[in-house]
Amino acid sequence: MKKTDSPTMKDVAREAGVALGTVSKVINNIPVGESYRQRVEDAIEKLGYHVNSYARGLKTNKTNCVALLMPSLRHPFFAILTDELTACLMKHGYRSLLMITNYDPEAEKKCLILGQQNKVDGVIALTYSPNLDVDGTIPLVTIDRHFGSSIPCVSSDNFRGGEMAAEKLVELGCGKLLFMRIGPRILGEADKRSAGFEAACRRLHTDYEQIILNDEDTEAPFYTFLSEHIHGGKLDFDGIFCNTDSLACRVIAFLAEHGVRVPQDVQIIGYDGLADYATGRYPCSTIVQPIPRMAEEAVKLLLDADNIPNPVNICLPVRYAWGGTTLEESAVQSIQKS
Amino acid sequence: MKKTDSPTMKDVAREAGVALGTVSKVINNIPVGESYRQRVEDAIEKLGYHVNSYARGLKTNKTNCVALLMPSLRHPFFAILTDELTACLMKHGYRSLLMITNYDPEAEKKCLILGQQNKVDGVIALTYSPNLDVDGTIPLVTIDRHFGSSIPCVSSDNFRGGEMAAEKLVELGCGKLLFMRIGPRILGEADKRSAGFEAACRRLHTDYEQIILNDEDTEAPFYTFLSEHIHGGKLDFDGIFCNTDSLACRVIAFLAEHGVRVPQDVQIIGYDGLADYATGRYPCSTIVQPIPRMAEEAVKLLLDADNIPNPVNICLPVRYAWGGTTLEESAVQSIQKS
DNA sequence: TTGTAAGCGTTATCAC
DNA sequence: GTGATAACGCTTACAA
Repeated sequence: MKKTDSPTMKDVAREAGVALGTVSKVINNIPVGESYRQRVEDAIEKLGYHVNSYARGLKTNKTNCVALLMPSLRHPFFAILTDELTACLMKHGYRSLLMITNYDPEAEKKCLILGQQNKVDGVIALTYSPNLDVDGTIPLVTIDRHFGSSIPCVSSDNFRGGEMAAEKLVELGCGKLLFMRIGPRILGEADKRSAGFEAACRRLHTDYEQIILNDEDTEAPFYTFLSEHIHGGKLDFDGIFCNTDSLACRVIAFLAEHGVRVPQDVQIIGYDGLADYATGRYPCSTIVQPIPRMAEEAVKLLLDADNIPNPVNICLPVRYAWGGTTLEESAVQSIQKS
Repeated sequence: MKKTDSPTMKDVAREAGVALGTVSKVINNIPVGESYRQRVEDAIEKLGYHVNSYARGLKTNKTNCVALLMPSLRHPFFAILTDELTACLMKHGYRSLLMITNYDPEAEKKCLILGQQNKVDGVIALTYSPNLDVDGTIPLVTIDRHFGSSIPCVSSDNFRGGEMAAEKLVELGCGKLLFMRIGPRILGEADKRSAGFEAACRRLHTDYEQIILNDEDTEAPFYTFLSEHIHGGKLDFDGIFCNTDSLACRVIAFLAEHGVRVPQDVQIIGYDGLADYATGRYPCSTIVQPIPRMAEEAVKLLLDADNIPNPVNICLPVRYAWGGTTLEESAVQSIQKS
């Protein structure tokens, strides 16, 4: 992997017949005599010169590089978030150093150190460490994980999302609800979905149950639970809220195999709002996270850190979207038609 | 976005009461007196020191950083490929600079320049430029796009994949095949899918048609074509090969809406082999690309560039996988059962 | 084996 | 407005 070494500012200066400082000024858009500027630009063109951002970074202590800590890109939520973050950073003149941690707290720590070595200007992290020890030496913004008041966090309005799901199910005629959750053991912002759901159920005087699992568990208990609540092809619940679309899909598949019809027998709402890449359709009725805005706010928070008085928690509004697993008016019609 | 500046080697040297060079040696694992090593390590620990890879890169002309040029992360193929590439690079001690080009040749050029400025040690690119002008100053490996003999390219065995699809359909009893393709106007490795499909059809004396569109077109002509070939709920073709799973999914949805049953009336095979993130199932019967191996080979090719005599095209074996849209024995049984 | 000093490609501070 | 020159933090001869 050899690199033929590229021309330096010195080469450009020699080629243009000017001093080093002049070249630097041209590059940094600092006023300089027009004839000089022209000569320098010609020389740059001729030699195919590019600034060495390492040398520059060394001098300026600014790298225009932000580390992105993601658990994985196999899940479309992370992939799309990373896509948006990178686009956003690029727009602001920053590049993304991508670090995949595979949900491993050790790897997260290592990546954070790598970021520090690399003198990134900041870190945007979606982590699974209970207590990522950030020494405060580098600006950090987290997503969906609140690390205490000193670190800003961006998330969708999970509480409201949970409320919306419950409200919607009740509005569509459900009277006996179920909340299903599987996720990391450590509690993140996403766990407010459950709290919001509960709050709404209480407020609406609606019966509900919750079944909660951790990532280390298998999902088997879910299916045992569901089986025990199916009697003669009828489920004891008429509305289910799953904490992710992904879980909702699996639950739907399970119910289909057991003769329970969705949405006729039971209506289901998920959370995430990730459209299928092929068809562009939501895999289920869902609470949609505003991923582009989340990316935007995270970047803004990171780059403006100096101007923001107190670290903030930014909680972005979600919306409900129909995805075929609930009985909206329009859906009812099309089902009746067929 | 302020960074309290971090300790330097000089600080460590002072703290440990040794010379600068000694600290450097400890860090680079160059033999040094045990007592010195200990003192230095203690000082590093105490100060929370990290090497500044910018300073190091400036000196060594090596950054341990590779640029990844991707069109997008919204498509799971790119997302998973990026995931694998990053993991692979990390394992070799390299970090990934992620650049998203949005399929825009201009952006691709700009990103390549950014990569050069950033003095990355190499670039792995999946591009849509007809002629990315790489000045050869930086090692480049492409994926799915062959830029001439001087640039190594990694791809799945698209030709063989096309053959396999045709062979499989014929083996499963199809006699009138259709190949559907939509993709970038410029021809890449992926277009060998069509050639392989044709070759196999000819060899097997099987009737086939092809319908080819470019990304700039809408897919409307596909559906017009299909409509014209549906007579009384029967399609004129009994086997379809789509150049991506994504297209296959849309075709399947269209056929379903028009009363053509898959796989009973027509069997369909796609290409990519991307399992659904929620259920882990293939969205259709498919030719599976070996994404992990593609990543691995691309990284190896890039890092070993010096030791590889001639730039090579690496063509990795694909495999067929059943995904519910073809009539395998086992599938036939389960359909008859129901 | 340890310490010293030059230099990597920039930027920034000065005299000019 | 222009051109030397000293840093930035590190590696690496080379001298001690």
